[in-house]
Amino acid sequence: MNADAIRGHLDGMLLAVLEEGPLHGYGIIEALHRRSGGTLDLPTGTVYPALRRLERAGWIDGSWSTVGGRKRRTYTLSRSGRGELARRRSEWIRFSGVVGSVLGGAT
Amino acid sequence: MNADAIRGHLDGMLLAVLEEGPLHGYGIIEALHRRSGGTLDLPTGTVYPALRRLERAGWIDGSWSTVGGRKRRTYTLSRSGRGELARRRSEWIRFSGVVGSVLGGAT
DNA sequence: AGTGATAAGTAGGCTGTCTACTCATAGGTT
DNA sequence: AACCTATGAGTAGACAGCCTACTTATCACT
Repeated sequence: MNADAIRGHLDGMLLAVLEEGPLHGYGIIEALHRRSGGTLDLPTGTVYPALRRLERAGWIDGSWSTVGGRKRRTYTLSRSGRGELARRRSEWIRFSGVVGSVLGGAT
Repeated sequence: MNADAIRGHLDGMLLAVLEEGPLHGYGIIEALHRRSGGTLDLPTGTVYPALRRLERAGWIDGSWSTVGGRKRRTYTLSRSGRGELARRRSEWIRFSGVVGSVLGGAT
């Protein structure tokens, strides 16, 4: 999975994972790995800054906690985050339709 | 259509357009516009450097000609370009499947 | 002379993802 | 005791593709 390909599509995926419930960064990386059938194995250097970006945008809320002696930052999808997720989903439909039709063969 | 979303997926679309036959840069931009139902309206500053990149990679061959007093650079899909296009197509299937399944709801 | 379409290109900026690293705790092995 | 792995979060800097804004050129039409 190429880095350029993912670009611009990660945010939506992060929001989608958080739609199922609050989760911390490390858990989100694992969830992405699981949900993608093992294809997505994103480095922390990609995901953590992305989560901070989403937080700054107000789409997710983060809070610190300590579990098993380790500090976690758990993120929750905000109301505006839900709106953003819906927007990203419709954008994806549009985008994938366009690329599919131009590329041919694929959906 | 966001710039980040397109990133990494343009090359494949360019190769796909050239699969139908040789075409010059300006014509390729129009073909993309037409094939995408008017959605893709890529600036020359994006497409021309991309075509040069594909040419350097050996996936397309370019040659100058003059039509109606105007100079054109017409590109042809090379043999290795066909292979690359096939690779891009299967990558797209994979990628869109992963994003779709993570994003949920879509495709 | 001016405008718009056709045709190609370059320079520089922006930004998201990546690599490579630091810091920290817990548990298990040697 | 020393080491390794997993868990957990983060930063700095590099890379690269797409963008905006610009230049150059020809032709047709007003």
